[in-house]
Amino acid sequence: MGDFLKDCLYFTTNRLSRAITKMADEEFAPTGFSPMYGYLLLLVIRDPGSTQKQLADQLDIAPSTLTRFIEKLERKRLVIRTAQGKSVRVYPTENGKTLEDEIRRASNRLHVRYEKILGKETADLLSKELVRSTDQLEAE
Amino acid sequence: MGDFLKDCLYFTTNRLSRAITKMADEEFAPTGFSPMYGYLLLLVIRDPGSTQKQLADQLDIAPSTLTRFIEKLERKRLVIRTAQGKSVRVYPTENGKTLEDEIRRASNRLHVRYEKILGKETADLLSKELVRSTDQLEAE
DNA sequence: TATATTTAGTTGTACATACAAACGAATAAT
DNA sequence: ATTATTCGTTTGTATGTACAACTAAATATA
Repeated sequence: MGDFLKDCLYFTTNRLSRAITKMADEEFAPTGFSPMYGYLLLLVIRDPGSTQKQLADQLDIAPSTLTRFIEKLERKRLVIRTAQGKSVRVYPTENGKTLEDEIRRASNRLHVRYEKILGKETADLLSKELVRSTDQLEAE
Repeated sequence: MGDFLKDCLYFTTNRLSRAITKMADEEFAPTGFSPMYGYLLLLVIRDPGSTQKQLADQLDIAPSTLTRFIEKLERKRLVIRTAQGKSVRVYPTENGKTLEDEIRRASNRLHVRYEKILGKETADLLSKELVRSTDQLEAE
């Protein structure tokens, strides 16, 4: 029978997810929000005027989830929304832009930290493997 | 700069987690509960009398999370708890035991499904890689 | 033996995330 | 042109998960 947990991709993936999320939360703590919000803000800063659909696609999260994230960033005055037909375009505020550096630093700290443990090569390879597998699972 | 998302293990891991969790939820739907509850029940059936600490360690989740899971299984009359000093031992009920087969079938369906997409070899290797990396990150 | 520390579990609270249903705008079909 | 369909977004609701603070039991230390 073996250990049905360690053989199950559902379990092993979620286990890694919990570990790396914990680490990411710690490194992003100084920014005042969690990693997903950080990355979302970076996306908006890089491509001002993205629609919510585009953002949700890039982050690979459900539209409703993105709505919630954007709402929160808007409440904190880090982004603004403008309706455009059925779409909604999102732009960073000046306030939001000033956070870019701090978020990048948090992201760098996170990378350095896990690369030190796993090795840079291994970490890069693993990430690539995860992207490839997810792409396949989602194409299905 | 590259794509900061696909290079970030935090992001790529959580992305896979969302994909595989969705798949697992679908396959476990006929059992009436979600994959984690299924696996937890299998653990309890395999090792009746495990303490909550042992179960939380095996599932690699926070003790508080396990408390919540067990509470729910208990409300559904699938397990019972007996206090033993400061520990709590968990046993499956007869009701719980009858579910074992159905959970195993769900688990098998999940495995077959993702192995068909990724290839059995690749899937096994990936799972091993995830276990190894998580072990390293947690040893830290 | 009395006190301090560690350990297991619980409770309150919070957050990321999803799905389903609803809604309005855009596009296609008749 | 009217109707039907698709598409992007929002809202209600639910779940998995965690942390911090707490309680109670066990162990170690004084």
